This record gives sequence, structure tokens and C-alpha cells, in this order.
Amino acid sequence: MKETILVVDDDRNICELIKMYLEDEYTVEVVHDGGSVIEKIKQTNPVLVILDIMLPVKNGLEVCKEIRQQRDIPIIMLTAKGEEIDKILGLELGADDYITKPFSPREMAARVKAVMRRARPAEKKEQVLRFPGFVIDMECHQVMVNGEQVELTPKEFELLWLMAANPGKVFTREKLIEDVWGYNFYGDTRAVDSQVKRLRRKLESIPGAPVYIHTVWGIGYKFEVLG
Amino acid sequence: MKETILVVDDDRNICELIKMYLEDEYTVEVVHDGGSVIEKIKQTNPVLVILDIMLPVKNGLEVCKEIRQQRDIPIIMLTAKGEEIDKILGLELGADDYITKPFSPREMAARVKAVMRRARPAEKKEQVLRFPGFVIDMECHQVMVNGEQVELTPKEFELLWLMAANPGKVFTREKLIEDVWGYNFYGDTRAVDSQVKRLRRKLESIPGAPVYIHTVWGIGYKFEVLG
DNA sequence: GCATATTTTGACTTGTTTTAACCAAAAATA
DNA sequence: TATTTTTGGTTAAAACAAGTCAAAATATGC
Repeated sequence: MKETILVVDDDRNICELIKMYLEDEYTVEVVHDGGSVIEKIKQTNPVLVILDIMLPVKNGLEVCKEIRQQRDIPIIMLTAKGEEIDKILGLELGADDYITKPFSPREMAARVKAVMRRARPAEKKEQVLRFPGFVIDMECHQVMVNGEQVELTPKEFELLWLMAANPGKVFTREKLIEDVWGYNFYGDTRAVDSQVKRLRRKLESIPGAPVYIHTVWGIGYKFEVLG
Repeated sequence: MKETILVVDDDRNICELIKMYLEDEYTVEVVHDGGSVIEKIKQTNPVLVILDIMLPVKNGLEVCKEIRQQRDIPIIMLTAKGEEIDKILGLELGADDYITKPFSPREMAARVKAVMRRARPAEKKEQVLRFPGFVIDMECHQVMVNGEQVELTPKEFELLWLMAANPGKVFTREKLIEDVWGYNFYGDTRAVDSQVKRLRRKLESIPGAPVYIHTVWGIGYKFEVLG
């Protein structure tokens, strides 16, 4: 399930624009006035709120304050140029960031990303997986089989990483697509077969390399280094 | 043990805000007037001071000068918009950075991070990187390839330094922008390509120079001197 | 304030990867 | 053994990422 971002702006064009840029990664909910924000937050439980200051029914500053009283959701304020941003930041309100209209969608996306990164403290994952005669290095994006380097494309690498991180566990094609390709992939599950095939060819082209990726007939694939 | 950051501002809301954003990583001490700063520094031994200019009892500029006379602690000044920032930085005062109020907490956190990164490794980290037939000298801001000097622009140099300091590690364009360009660059990631291209051209124009900067398709770039 | 150097951007080209469709082979089922 | 189902291999086209160049924007030094 994707996380939700709530956008509050009375200008529907702006809402659409923001939505377009974020909906690859998030579910984007939209509200057009300040009166129904709190209600919507309860319903959709967003991880971030993008909030215009000039709003019908209830001012964005008030809304911001209200949200802050109830929950600890990161808030990015939208302000027109020249609006008094003094009050927005720091002080009583404590929005996490602000964007001045008009803004470039790219900047908006970058700021969202930055705020989210701060909000979700970095979980440091293991960067290297090791098996006998087999090393997968996330940092260097590199795979070594019996001391020989194997060049992998991004998809191949991700696929291998996911399976190797859970050795022995069987992944269905659907699961692999969900985890490697992402939510918004509507292609054939046969795409997985293709990737697996090329991954196998590359890995097993090294002399003496064992079979790493096993077909579990009727289910999917699994990674296992057999003695 | 966490390191300590000292915040000096008479506005308690701002102090609270800064504290919120930094206390994950640091112990945050707070002082509300300019008179007791020196005393507090002796007590808590902070690694960084965030200092408002407008302070009761004693002016922030004076305090800054005093701190500088005694210790080599990085200082970030807080200024209201329109205050004369010329004097703050460089010469007489020598603050390391400044933030204009009102500021977004995000920007503040990023600047703290940047100042800390710059300040800390100064003592221990190596100022010169050496590879076979290849020397990068941070102090002289100079690069030698096979004995020949290569002139690099600031961005080119920083880019090269970052990657060469972590040979083999792959950097995404986003990561490079974050580390080399800084937090307030929201341009195209294509800018990285441009820099890399010119960097490559300069480095590889030397006869016999190997390829240093490698493209990792779909991910980014890495520095590696291959045998 | 002007001239110069540097950086960024956009359009275009080139090259690689990914996808989707097809068919053959293998495994399970009847 | 014949049939159905599932998997694997191949390939061309589409999608995408990276390289290149030059002009515009920006910063820098005089």
C-alpha cells in the first residue's frame, strides 16, 4: 500500500499539478477548503500535508495549528510571493517547509522528498550480502561470482538483491513485480521470466558458478546457494 | 554520547523549534541572552553554536567575536532579513554560515549538517588522495595526472573529490547534487552529466590517462582506477 | 559596470535496457 | 501416451538513460 499525501488548495489546477508529480510514489488526496481538512486527515491518515495559506472557510495558518495540536504530521505550506512567511515558520506554527508560488513541480517534488526523508529516520540496511563464492554489494552496485565481476542492469540487480536478501524464500511472480517494478506496473508477469532468464545467463556464465536461482514449479522463484 | 549544540536566541519558540529538529542527533542546550553564552560554552563544550544577532544583554556579533577569540567552534548566525550580513561572515567575525529569519527548519538542519561536515574532518581526514599516476590535493585544489597538472573549476573539483574519496562506491545523480550542489539546488539532474562530461574531458585529455569516472547504467557514476 | 569564466539548461543524438509477443520445451495431468 | 499447463528462449520494437553540443544564465574578477 502506498502512503498518502494530502493536498489542500482551492486552485484545482495546482492540486492537479501536484498530484501528477507525486502519484507515482504516493496516493494523493485533495481537499479544496480549510473546513474539511481535519476530517480528511482522520479518514486518510496522510504522512504529509501540503497546505495553501489562502483557503476558503478556514485560513491555512489556523488549519496548520490545528493539525499540529492533534498529530505530528510534516506540513509544507504553499505561500504566494510577498505573503508573510514569518508566522508560518518557527514560531507558533512550525511548518516543516514552505514553497513560494509559483513553484516548479520539480522543486516541489524535491522538497517533499527531503521532508519525508527527515520525518522517516534512516533505517540503515545491510549494504552487502555474502554467500560462499558470491558477494552482492549494494553500495558499489556490483556482484562478484568466484572473484569475477558480473555487470547487471538495474532491474536485474534489484531482482537478485530482493531474492538473495531472503535466501530460500519463494517469491511469486506477482510479489516480485510488486517489489521490484512497483505498484504502477500493469504488464505481464512474463516480464519476470525474461529478467530471471537474463540474470541466470549472466551469473551462470562464470565458470564453476553454481545455480543460484531456482524455479519452484507452479509458484515462482527462489534464491539458494546449495553446498 | 551525543555531541552538544548550543542555541542562543531570546525567542523561546525558535529555540524549541531548532531543538526539535536537532535533538535526534545532538544534545541541544539553550541560552536566551548574550551574557551567559561564554559560561555555558565552558560548561557544555558544544561542537557548534547557533547564535541570534539580536540578543538581550549582549549583542550577537560581540558574542561571536568573543567565542572566536577563545575557541575554534563553528558558528551559525541567525539574522533578520535586511540585517547586514557582510560583516557577519569572513574577516572580523568569521561565522561559518548564516540563516535568514524566517527560515524553514529543513534549511536550518541542512546548514547545520553542512557546517559540521566541513568543520569536523578538517583535523583527521586526509587532504590528499593518491592513486597510481593520479593525485588529488584538496589543500592546493589541484589535480595531477601522470605528472601533468589539470586545472579544474570548483564544481568539477568537488565532484571529483567526493567520488574519489569513496572509490568504487556508486553515487546517484541525486546524491551528487545533494552533496556537491547543496540543499537549495532544484535544477535538473542533467547538470551532473554536464559536469561529469567536462571533468572526463579534462582528465582524459592527458595522454595515457585511464578512465577514472565510470557510468553505472540506470544508477549514476563511480570513481575507480582499474589496473 | 564590464568582461570573462563558469555553470546550467534544452534540444538532439546515440546507445542500452526493458517489454511484449511469439513459439518451443518441459512438466504435470488425464 | 496424449493433452494441457507452465516455463524458457528469442527477438524486434518501444521506452529510457546517457552523451554531446551550444546557447543562455549566472557568478566572478578586474
